Amino acid sequence: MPELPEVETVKRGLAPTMEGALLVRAELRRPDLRFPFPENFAAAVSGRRILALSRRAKYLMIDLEGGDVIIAHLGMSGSFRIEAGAAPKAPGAVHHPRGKDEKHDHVVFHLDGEAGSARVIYNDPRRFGFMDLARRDTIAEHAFFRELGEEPTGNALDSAYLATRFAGKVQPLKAALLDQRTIAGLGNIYVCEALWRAHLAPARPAGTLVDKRGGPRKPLFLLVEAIRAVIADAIAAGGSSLKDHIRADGSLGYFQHAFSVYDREGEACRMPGCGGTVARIVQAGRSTFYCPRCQK
DNA sequence: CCTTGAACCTGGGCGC
DNA sequence: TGCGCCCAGGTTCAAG
Repeated sequence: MPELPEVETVKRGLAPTMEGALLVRAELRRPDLRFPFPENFAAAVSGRRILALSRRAKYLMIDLEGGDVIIAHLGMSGSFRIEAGAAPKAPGAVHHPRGKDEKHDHVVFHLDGEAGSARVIYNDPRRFGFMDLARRDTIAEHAFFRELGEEPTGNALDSAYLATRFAGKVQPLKAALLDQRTIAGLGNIYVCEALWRAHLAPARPAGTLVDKRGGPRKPLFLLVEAIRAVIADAIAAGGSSLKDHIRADGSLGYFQHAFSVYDREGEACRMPGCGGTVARIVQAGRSTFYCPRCQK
């Protein structure tokens, strides 16, 4: 679930606790998530100081002293939480999961920081998330990052760039915007929301937003603005909290209350003066929510 | 190159 | 209460 705004929110929530702290020990409670952890993962990161947290697309990066970087992807149901103080159990005690939630605590980072000891716990019921190790100086060539497109924040994403990506494409806009090689970080929710804001139908071929010379047509300008705005609004709201996802401090993001179309099938379109009804269709195996009346 | 569909995994919600 | 089915924020792979 976590799309770009949720990962950004997680990063901001974890940074005050993690940056500058000593990562005393990484505790792996199982050998894999979606993929096996690297062989040397726990040993390589334990005893290292944490320099900084950052984000690229939907990936969280934890830079360590010495040049190693932990790369974490939250998949569909991953979340981090912080617990203050040392681990409550005696060293060597067998772990006995109590609640159904605790049994999905797969990774525990034991920290020693300025504010004392703390644990940062990664929980992921569906285990679609994954972690890897990379070197900072070659991270751009890492398979996760090599083909990623532009971030939808800042100025790199503009209509000229999208025009080059969309030119000649018959692929539906929905699929084109989900392609991480074009825009890095958009997911199902924010693509639906951005298309609604731009009054564009999700099934419309991406190439129809490009003119004969390969330049952006007017709707493409609107789409760029819509993407930037929805991402900025969602980050400002602390992301969306659906089902599994919560912020690192345990509080809930509240952007889901601002959804205009996502998960609103059968409800009234919120576009002023539209009067349409939100519909749900399936594209490439995933739900798309949109208003057939005002999205063309 | 394109597209769709299945796979990965668990849990929540709903109809019966 | 329970069973079976569908659905879920993502990514990757195989197949047509």
